[in-house]
Amino acid sequence: MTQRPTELILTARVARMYYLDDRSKTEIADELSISRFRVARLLDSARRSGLVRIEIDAPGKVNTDLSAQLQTAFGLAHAIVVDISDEDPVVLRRHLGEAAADVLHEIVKADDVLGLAWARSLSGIGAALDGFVPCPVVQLTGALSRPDGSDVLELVRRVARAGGGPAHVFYAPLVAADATTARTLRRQPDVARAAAMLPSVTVGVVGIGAWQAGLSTIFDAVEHETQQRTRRLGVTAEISGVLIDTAGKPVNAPLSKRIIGLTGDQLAGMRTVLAIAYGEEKADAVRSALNGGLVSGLITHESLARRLLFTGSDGVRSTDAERR
Amino acid sequence: MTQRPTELILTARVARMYYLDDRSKTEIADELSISRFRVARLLDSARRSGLVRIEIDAPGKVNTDLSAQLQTAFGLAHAIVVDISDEDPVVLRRHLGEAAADVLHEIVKADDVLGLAWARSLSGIGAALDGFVPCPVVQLTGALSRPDGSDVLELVRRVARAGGGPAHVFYAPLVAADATTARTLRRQPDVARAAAMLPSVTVGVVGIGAWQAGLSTIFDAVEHETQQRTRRLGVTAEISGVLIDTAGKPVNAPLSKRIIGLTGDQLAGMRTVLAIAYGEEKADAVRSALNGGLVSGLITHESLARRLLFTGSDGVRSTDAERR
DNA sequence: TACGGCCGCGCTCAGATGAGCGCCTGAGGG
DNA sequence: CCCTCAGGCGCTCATCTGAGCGCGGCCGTA
Repeated sequence: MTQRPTELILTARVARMYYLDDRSKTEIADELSISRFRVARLLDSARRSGLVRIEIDAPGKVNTDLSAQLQTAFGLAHAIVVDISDEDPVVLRRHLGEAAADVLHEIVKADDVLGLAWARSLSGIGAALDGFVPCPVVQLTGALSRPDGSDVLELVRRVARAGGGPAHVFYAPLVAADATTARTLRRQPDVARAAAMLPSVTVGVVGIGAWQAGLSTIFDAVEHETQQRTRRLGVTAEISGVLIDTAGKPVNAPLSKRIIGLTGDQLAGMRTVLAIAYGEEKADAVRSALNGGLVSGLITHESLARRLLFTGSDGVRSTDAERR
Repeated sequence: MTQRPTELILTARVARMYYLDDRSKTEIADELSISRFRVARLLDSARRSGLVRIEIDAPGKVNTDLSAQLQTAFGLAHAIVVDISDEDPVVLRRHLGEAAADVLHEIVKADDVLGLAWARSLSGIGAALDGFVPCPVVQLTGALSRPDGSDVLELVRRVARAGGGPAHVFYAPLVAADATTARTLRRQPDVARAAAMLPSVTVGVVGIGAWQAGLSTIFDAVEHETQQRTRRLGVTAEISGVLIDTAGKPVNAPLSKRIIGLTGDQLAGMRTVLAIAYGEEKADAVRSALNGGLVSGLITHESLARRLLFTGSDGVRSTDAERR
């Protein structure tokens, strides 16, 4: 190539005409008085020699490559990997929330019924939802009092207000002291009304927790004894209160009866379930949830995405090579 | 686009499949269960939005863009613009020489007859000519003694030796004292033999000079009186001793009779005439030479190329915009 | 000198592609 | 409530493009 400057220049010229000016090979061939086959071969060599470099790069904060890989690997309808370091959880949650809002904006239509479960990352969702469609918004789980004061009721109301649709909220905790209390709570009119909406929810937004301390709102909310007993039943993760095993299948544990919120069946009935998950430590839990098929979309960050893609379920790092 | 992350990811995915994996649009459409028209539209938007960036860049020392533009603008068969600063003339000449060698390597076949005129830039040509074809090499012009000691005879011999073909050299100066002396010199057997070869030369390498002090070997070699008289005849440049006017047409000046070398007709008879030119000040001279049609290829450097392309013949800078 | 292999070239033809068109749907305004 | 308009979608058909093939020139070998 270095030894054939005239050919090099011709190749570059052809490449410019083809790639930058969008001319057809036939046209280029006619203009340069060479055969279209030669044009094709010159373009081939231009690609092979690196004369033509093609880069695909999203300018924004989404890692499109990892997103697409997640989508393929787990058969997801939606997968968003935000290109943000996980060092600052506040910033991370805000970006995850914005990404979720963008996805909702894109996929929720006026005839949908949107269900929201509690997830801290969703607290930032409101801002990005200007001009949202006026669809009903339903609270999927009971509330948990949090030090920062924001709660799922506020979230549901905020989203509903953004679109102008009705908000269906209820006042009940996520986990009741025992099954009897839970039953009583479920009979409250507001809780019953919201529960009646659940089967008609078409799009749900949920969080994923691992069955470990600090990685699950539910886990942290129950007594040590219950934590252990539930784990012995095979529970390794939970999807907004729906306890699941490593295969991602719902587990009917005694604890389930104490939880005020959606059931596995209701989750399965939704057209779209968007899960928001962050924290590398949750990798196995997230993998379980994805494999179980209850979740059709994932919104997460780079390091967790890489763990999901490049580490086997045994926790051993497999090929970390990027595609190709 | 920022508001449609799922679409963005799909677009990026499609772009990767199309541009990086070389899959057909139909194939991508089938795999992603979308129509091929959607694939086409996604690719369009990827191009328009800048998600896909295509760069064409020669890794070497040749500016392919300017080269191609020169080729188009002046209808040249060959145009090489070396991407070297013109600050150091020694480095510049070496690179021009190498580029010329590369071009010769590419275009000279065994049944060609190669003619070389004196040009300092050609002194570096020998090194790059390993494995040259064994074709005859003919000296086109008389010699000029130069302080650095290299001369056209040595050049011709070196190139001939590189290919293993015969060298046709002669001992005579480029400019004789008067027409009579020149006639006598031309009758020397070696000069006559070389001259007899001239009509069969198929590829010639020449230099271009401007009819000004310091910009032409011939100009500097003759008396002031002759310089002026020749200029008054319309001569503004010379192609290895062939005096031309601004239109690039040969001028029959008295001085022509004193020059031992090729004639305009002989130049016109060559299939390919490669001119080597450097120095921005020669821009007008080079433009004349190119417009005259005697030269079919140009080997030069960036700044001169830009002057040729982006400055009108009146010397006024016109649009300096790069293409597109 | 004759021969076989190699390489670059351009042909054929089936499959891929682009331009233009009409349909449908959804948003906005009377 | 209906009407209109814009935008997204996929169809058709003419054109473009890719894969494979055979030809002819070049080179090394016998």
